[in-house]
Amino acid sequence: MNVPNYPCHVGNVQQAVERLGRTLEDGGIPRMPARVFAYLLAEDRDHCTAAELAAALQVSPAAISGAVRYLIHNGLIIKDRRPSARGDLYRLVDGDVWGAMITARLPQMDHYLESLDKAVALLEPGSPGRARFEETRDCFALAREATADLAERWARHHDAHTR
Amino acid sequence: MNVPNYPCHVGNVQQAVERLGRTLEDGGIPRMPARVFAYLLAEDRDHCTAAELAAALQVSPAAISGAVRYLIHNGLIIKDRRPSARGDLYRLVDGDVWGAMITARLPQMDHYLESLDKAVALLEPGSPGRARFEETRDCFALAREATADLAERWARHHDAHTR
DNA sequence: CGGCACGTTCACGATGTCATGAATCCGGCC
DNA sequence: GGCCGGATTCATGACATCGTGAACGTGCCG
Repeated sequence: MNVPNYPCHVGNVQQAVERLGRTLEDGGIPRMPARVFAYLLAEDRDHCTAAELAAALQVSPAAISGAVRYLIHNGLIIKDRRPSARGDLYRLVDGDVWGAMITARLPQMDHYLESLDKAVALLEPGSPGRARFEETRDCFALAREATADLAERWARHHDAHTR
Repeated sequence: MNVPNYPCHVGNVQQAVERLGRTLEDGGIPRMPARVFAYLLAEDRDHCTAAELAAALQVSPAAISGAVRYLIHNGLIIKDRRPSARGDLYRLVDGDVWGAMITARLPQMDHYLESLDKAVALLEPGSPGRARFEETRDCFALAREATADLAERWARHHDAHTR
């Protein structure tokens, strides 16, 4: 039913991976890490070798190397260096991946808030410009709170669904 | 007290603008539009010409042209083409800029959700991979809700402060 | 009506990012 | 101990992005 030699029949999995990959890209994650992460999410087996990832995503092993370094550094995946095996295994971090991702945003937003506070302090008190900057800072502060709320809500949702 | 010929004494305003500019950049807004927007926020006068922006931000008029096109297209600023004057005026959009910005994210997140639903549908029902994708979609759904809540909370905050 | 200032557009050049391919390194295996 | 598959690193090249400079178009002034 499908031409037997091109990425249309290789599996719905690929399509799903590319979909999530593009979404994560829009969220700021570089292309290749996003694809690797999406693939690990979609793959039924809970661990993959670098070679499997390279084959599945149609890229060179070098690209995988860079991508997994990014993902490990950001605490999204884990390298299981099992003894007595040629290939290292990569798998998703245990527990609540998305919760960790949300929580990781909080200190970042704190940094933004700190920077905006300094920016406000640089402006003439009482001036319209300063008022607008204060408004901006307040908005970011509220956004931070919203993110904290999301983290809590997601934690509850996650607990409820993982029993 | 400061060397009289370099961007350290030109004014605290510049520093504040660059600070907010970098923050907005991290939020996904391209560099130049971010700087222009930050400057319009910080500037006490409520409108600027393109030439003024170019001078203040130390860039060519061409760069300003591209930046304002981006900002106008995204509904953040307005071009006041006043009759009988050499220069067009740019100013912030009326009312609640940040509220508009937050609200603008909602349809975008709806798009993501829609895409993730399709991705889930592509995966084998009952498989671990599909379960993880469903979890992902649920997380995005909660994030969307959190954004909607933020929009509402900010609207209240904004109303309260602008009387 | 001629000049002029302002804004816009286009092609060029610089910059940074990213995936590739080749060389290197590390570890099991015969 | 010597191969060999797998993974990592580095330098090259492609690609996209972005700001500049020069040319064009436009609308006020003198």
